[in-house]
Amino acid sequence: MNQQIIDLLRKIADLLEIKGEVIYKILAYRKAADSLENLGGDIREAWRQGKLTEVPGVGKAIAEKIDEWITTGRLEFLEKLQAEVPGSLVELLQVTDLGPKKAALFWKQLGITNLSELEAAARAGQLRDLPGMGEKSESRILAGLEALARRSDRAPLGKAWPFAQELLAYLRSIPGVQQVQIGGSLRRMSATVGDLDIVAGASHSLPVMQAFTGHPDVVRILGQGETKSSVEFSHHLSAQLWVLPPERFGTALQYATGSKDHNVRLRELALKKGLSLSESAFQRPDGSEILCASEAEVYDQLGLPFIPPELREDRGEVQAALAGTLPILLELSDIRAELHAHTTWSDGKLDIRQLADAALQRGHKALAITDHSGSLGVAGGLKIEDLRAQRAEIDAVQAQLGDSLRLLQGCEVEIRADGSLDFPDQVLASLDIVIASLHSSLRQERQQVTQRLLKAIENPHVDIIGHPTGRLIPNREGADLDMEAIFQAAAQHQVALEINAHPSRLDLDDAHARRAIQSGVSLSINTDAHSASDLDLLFFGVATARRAWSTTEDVLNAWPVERLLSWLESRR
DNA sequence: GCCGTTTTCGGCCCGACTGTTTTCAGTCG
Repeated sequence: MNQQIIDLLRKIADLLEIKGEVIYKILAYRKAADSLENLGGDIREAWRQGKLTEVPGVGKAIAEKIDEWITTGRLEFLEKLQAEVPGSLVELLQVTDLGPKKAALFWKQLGITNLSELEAAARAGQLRDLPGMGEKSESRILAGLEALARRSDRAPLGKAWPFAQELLAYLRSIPGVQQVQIGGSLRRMSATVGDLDIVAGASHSLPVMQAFTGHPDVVRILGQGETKSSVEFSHHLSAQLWVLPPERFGTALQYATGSKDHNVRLRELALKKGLSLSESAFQRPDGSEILCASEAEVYDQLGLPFIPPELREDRGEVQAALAGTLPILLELSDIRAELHAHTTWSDGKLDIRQLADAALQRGHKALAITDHSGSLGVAGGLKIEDLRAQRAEIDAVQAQLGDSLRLLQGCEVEIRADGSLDFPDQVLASLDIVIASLHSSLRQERQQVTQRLLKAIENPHVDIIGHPTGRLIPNREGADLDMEAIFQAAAQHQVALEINAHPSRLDLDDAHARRAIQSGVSLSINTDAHSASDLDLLFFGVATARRAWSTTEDVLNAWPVERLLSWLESRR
């Protein structure tokens, strides 16, 4: 439902833009869509309470349209608009170098309304003779169409991150490069990344640009200039590089990190101080410049404390910075326990001792062994009778480890299709910690799947709900859950919700995690490790929690271990 | 279409790159 409304507003914006409507009306629809997306809550719920106009960027007109659409399933405004501008024209905007003006041109001059008609016209050489077009523009559009056809959408964080590290090392090795930093959505640690934005500080840009566009994995140079170049790599990731003099590195990095909306906020703030802010400098009305070599100087100039990149989504961080109420964000080093990990007792690769050693190496003070319960056959789930033998092994390893690491016997118990749990209550009661998770029947109706999860939350033996929505990036959307109901129940029963740190899950996502915190729910950031190296994925989970404005207080396994253990004991 | 510590009307962020142009329009981030 949320996504449908957001898509609806974006479609209106696109069509208005092709129609040639004043840009600010278009921006208003996009801003409202962004704002609703960042809400993290249920739009229908806000609508039911008559609070739509309290959402920033949603005023009377857009609220009425949302109301009409929810109430009737239709929107007269959009229908009228589509009578003027074919709805399928928005497809064209996905093509690189093709914006609303050209889409309108192709439609009005050649009657093109969709991608296949566009491709036919481009191949027939019909585009080059249009005003403002030429042979190069035509072939760029063809290239854009081909790129679209093989596009793998946004790259998951887990794929973009390691490649970016390699690229940074490559750029650092270029003579004359004084600083290099990743920016963009990757620095903000968004779950998926469109392309890589990189900023380098160097006195002479040309050699850096040549090295960048000459990288061995580059298959296509999309643009090349003195301060900015962009390329496409063989594995379909694109990257752009800004090169500025080191004394301008701060403004450039701030700019390239975004988000766009965050940058707009900063520029508004700069204007109020009589300054104009760009990627190269602050500028006074008389034209003189204020240079910033570091990003901290940019924020300082605006009278703001440094805002961590993960917060820069225009979700209230600038207002909070002005008010001095930015949260002290959780750090990776704050996590003291791994509470979700698998061993050879189910589908893990390591035995209990090996996993314990791996956890110790990473500085953990506690480790929960949480193998799958029996009904998850594919994962070799434990039978009830296995639990006693597993407990004996855990006790033996604990004796070897002494006080260095506290082991907990737990399990990841399956929430069955009817909402009952895989193990009976007296078995769950014998365990130190219980995670309940959905793995199957994720396609159930909203009402049914929500009830399933609520039933698990209400079970007094359940401590944590694992990867609550079951989403898999990029292929599977999560279950259609009433998240607000989940948050309320979790808060009431003091059940923690997991941020599963695996980059293909990141579940809860950032927006949901923030709503959870606001609802008084505790989080648990877990890697769901099946091997030693999986334990290092914690980093991505912490980043997601930081995007949710999470402090150590919000996260169970960032508490001192004694507090965590007594919390668990108090629930047994 | 939205919004208010210069405003309830008149604003709404800034610059680089490219291609088609004889100074600029379109697109992108």
